[in-house]
Amino acid sequence: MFPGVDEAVQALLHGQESANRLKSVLEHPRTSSVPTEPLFDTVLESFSTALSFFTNFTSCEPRQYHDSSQNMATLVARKSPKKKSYTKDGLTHYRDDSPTPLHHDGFSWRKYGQKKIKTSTHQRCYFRCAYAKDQNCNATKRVQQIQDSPSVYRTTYIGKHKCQVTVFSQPSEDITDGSKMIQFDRLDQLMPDLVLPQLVSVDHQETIENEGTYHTNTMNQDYVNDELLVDDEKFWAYQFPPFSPGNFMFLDNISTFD
DNA sequence: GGGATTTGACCCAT
DNA sequence: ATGGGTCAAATCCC
Repeated sequence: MFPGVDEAVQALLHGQESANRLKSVLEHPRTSSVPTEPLFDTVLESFSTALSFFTNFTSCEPRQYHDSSQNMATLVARKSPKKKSYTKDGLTHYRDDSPTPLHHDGFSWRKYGQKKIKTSTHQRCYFRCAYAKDQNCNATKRVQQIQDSPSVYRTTYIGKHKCQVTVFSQPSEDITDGSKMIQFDRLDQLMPDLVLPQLVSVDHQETIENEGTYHTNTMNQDYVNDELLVDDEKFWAYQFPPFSPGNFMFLDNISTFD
């Protein structure tokens, strides 16, 4: 065992509890008034918390959640680290660190370059939306391995998808109580303005590249310039919902994406 | 044969 | 001058 195993187990148990509550809510959507979004967030945060204990131990990095006496419910309910940022040209940025490259993030990408980066021993790969030319979609992403053993791949999403919806079969019975059921691997088609990385990461970060002085720590989520970050919980809750391709989720009001 | 990937060259910002 | 990002010809693969 390792230091923090109790906290990791507690986080997983908390996540399991939230997942069970979420299951109940989804099984009785008509009778339950409990919002699903906080439950999704709690489940995700629980995984992130648990993973942080594992990764912090294996990498001998300073502990991300060093206060082991902190109430876990408070811990998982803390403010999400996922935030939106802007580059100088106004494009949105989102950075995601994952133990594996995010190849299947719900979008179709075309690799257009690969380059050795001075500050890294690994090459950086450049991708753009597969529909960049067809539909003038300017979304791009970069993938680079930033750490060995355990391997960590950093995926940076830049810009927003403009690619248009093709076909999404939606039987009328899927619409209940004003909600719409959407399939996540078609979410980009319903809401082309979104960027949807797969949330399997051990850490989520963002960049403030137009400030030049931003400082982040991969494992510690150490935000020196935190006050510079745009805080938009609602935006990120919708921009990066907890999903995997093929899963479904109810959205109370899809028009809020506009 | 057509689409996807690779890779050296080129462009541009610093 | 240098490094990062993109282009586009060459190559690969189905």
